[in-house]
Amino acid sequence: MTQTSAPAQPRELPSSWNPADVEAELYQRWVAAEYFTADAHSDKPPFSIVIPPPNVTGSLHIGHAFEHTLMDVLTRRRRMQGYEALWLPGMDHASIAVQALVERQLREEGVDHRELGREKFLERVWEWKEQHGGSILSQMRRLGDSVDWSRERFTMDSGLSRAVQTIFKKLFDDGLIYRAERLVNWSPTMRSAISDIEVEHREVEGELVSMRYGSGDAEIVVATTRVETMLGDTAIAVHPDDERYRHVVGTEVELPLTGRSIPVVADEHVDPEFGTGAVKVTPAHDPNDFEIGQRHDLPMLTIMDEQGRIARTGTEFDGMDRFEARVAVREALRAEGRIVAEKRPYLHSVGHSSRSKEPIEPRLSLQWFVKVGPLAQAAGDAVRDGRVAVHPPEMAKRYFDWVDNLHDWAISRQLWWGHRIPIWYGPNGEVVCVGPDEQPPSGEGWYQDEDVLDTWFSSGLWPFSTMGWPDETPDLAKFYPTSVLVTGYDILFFWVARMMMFGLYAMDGVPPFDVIALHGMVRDAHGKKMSKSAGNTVDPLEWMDTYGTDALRFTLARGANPGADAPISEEWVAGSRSFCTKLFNATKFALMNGARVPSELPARAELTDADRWILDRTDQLTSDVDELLEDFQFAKSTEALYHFTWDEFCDWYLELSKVQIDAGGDRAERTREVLGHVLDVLLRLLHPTIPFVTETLWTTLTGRESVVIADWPKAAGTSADEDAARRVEATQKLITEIRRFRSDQGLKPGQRVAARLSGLDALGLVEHLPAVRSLAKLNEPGEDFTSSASLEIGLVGGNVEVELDLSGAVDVAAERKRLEKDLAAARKELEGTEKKLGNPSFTDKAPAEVVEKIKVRRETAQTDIARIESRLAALPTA
RNA sequence: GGGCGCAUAGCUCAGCGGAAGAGCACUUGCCUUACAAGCAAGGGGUCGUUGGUUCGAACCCAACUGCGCCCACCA
Repeated sequence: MTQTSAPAQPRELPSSWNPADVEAELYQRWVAAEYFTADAHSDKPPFSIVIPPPNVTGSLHIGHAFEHTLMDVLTRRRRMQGYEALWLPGMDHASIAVQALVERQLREEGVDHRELGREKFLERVWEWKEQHGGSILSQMRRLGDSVDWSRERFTMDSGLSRAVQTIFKKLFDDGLIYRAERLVNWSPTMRSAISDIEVEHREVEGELVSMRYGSGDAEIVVATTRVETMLGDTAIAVHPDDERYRHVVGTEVELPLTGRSIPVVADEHVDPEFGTGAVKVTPAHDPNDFEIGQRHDLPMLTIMDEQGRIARTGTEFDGMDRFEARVAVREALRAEGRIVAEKRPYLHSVGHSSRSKEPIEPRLSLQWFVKVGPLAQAAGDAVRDGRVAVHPPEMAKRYFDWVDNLHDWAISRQLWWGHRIPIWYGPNGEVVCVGPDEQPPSGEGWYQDEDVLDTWFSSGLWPFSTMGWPDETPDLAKFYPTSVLVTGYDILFFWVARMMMFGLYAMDGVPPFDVIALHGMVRDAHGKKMSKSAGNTVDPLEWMDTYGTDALRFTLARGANPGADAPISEEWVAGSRSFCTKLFNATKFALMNGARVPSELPARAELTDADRWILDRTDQLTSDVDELLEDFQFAKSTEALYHFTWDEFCDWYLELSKVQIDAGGDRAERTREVLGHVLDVLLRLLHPTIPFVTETLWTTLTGRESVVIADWPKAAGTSADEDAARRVEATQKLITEIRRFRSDQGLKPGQRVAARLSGLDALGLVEHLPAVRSLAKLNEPGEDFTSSASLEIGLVGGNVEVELDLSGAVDVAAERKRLEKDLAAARKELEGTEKKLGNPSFTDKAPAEVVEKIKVRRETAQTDIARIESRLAALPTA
């Protein structure tokens, strides 16, 4: 048990913390040491996390940094806990956004990509991918996230396209994929169909034009916001019960400008209250009209080409852009005297493409669909019956609302970049779905479908395709279903629901994750959405350069309340850097004073109150952090670590330890061990959040290889020494009160004052006298001590009197002010407690322990008042 | 049009039935031998409004007001 008396060797730390100096080197060291590499044959428990395909269309987005930080906190902790942690990294190459970007690039070069041809175009995309995909990955690695990038998978040329083919074939064979002529959301600039969720509805100022169809008796007024679509009208619809129109149902009216006649039909869909109660029907260009058209077997006239130009109407408008035609048709109708009313501006909601931002045009076309009914049912049930937990649980409702009301999913896209639809058409109308290991039919007249699949079709396979599915790989056996999906609530519909549907379908009913942990969006300092147009976006790389990666990670983790948005600002990142610096300096101090990590903690009997208190607090912190992280409460666990480190460890224990170390001998040795132990635990707890600074400090403190592979701390679970805690808290209050008095009296913080303290005995605080003297800058009373001021501090169980030799006049006014403030507070407290206790229904009905607590508070208030009043009375009058 | 969420200190947010909290910002004094990216002390809130439930409400309920967000095929 005897410790060597030789002073511990101070180990080397840089003189100050400069993250930029060490981050890259540390990260390379971790990768080289293969700390992040999962070994699928080990017998450690699996922990797998689904990492979203990064958006390669830009640089590292703050949202990605956020998500990666949270995932990495979870993963690093699990790894320290002895799990075999696996991330599923990869790049999804089937992105509409990439196609759009390259198209734009080509346009800027004056090249129409359609003329370039498919092959050349794809070459350009690959080129682009290689440049930008690589740069975003290297940017992501700067976050220090513990991803095994050697498992990175690409979708276009490796396992994933087999996966896509496999699932497509399976769905096709099960009759869950069908081809149909339907009205789809069409993007004229992209010349492609887009899915419902890629449509954003926005209020716009349009026009509502009422016009007269027919002539004479058969005259009907209809209204529209899209006049040009009248060229494609094939009917007028009225409500079957509408008396006004009963006589015209079944007749035909003349459609202006076209020379065609169209029937009047009766349909329940029409709202007789709206407008004139008559509706023009354009089945090929409006979803409602499409349904009316189907019900009444109306012709479906497509009057626009794929770029949104009027076409094949045989009118003068052919070739005009849809917006141009809107005006031209309106004016032509006006010339015929058919415009009866115009409302402008007319505010209404119009669907816009979320990618290309222009108004979408409903367009009739032949597309492939997934019949989502049974898939969505299963996806909903998996959450409903608890096999998959949504966190926070409130968010589950949002998921159900969507999954339970899903339309069939249009999956074909008229783009070149993406997974081709594995369908071949034969010369005699054959339609063949080709599976992954099958040869596509060849020969005269056979050709593959030109379309590619929706991005989310392949992304939906992520949780298992990245593990090698459809092959039966060891990864799949071990890591599926994944432990947790960490993602934003904004992507619940796009991605999460798709992964659920496909996971359940492809993996024999086993859902793809155990937990869906949802986070919010990163907002700016005022809670506003970040957007390029608002100009409030931030560059995480810039912040990492200025403040360090740890500072960014800490800030992001600290803002992450489950499911809630996380505001972030540069100031807060600066604050996090301060925290890292503080931690660095605290460790530097400890090392300078010979802190070391003991193989075993000293016996409790050999420890001071302060030692026991900080050890108990450390234990409590450990279990708090554990509990919070299990619950994805990143903000709270980070906050707990912050306050422990700064307010308890640095502000109190380090200061108290100085006194103990000054005492020398065994006391000093024990203190060094406690310091070492607490720091060891604290650095390990902080490591998942701030890996770089903790690695630097921990390896220096312990001399061991890396905190990445250190054990996650376990709470000892021994009951805390409450008496020690009480005495430490009393000491803290004593010191704070003396400091307050000194501050009010205008004493310089560094000025030492002779003082005599009495009353410590009765409270068992004698042991703490040196600490009080040190922290409150009080000297021993000398022989010439004259008490010129005194204060009495009320503590639990008694008072302590402090007499000070100020060798000068006391600022009576300041002291009076201070005491009066305290008195007012105590009186208010007394009033409140007496009021409560005077209420019989309170004393009768409230729980006994609550009543007891109030009684104690009343007594404390009473003694405080008495004490302060006598103090005030004793003050010399001014 | 439907649904959901939020209103607490100047700002951003915790707290969600028994003494109003944090960070930043603010005031004052300090370059005290780990740290000025710091230390010490301090000021600041009828917890959106109005009712209700309760011995007790920031917290539960209702209505209202003001903001967000998501979904939606009303010409």
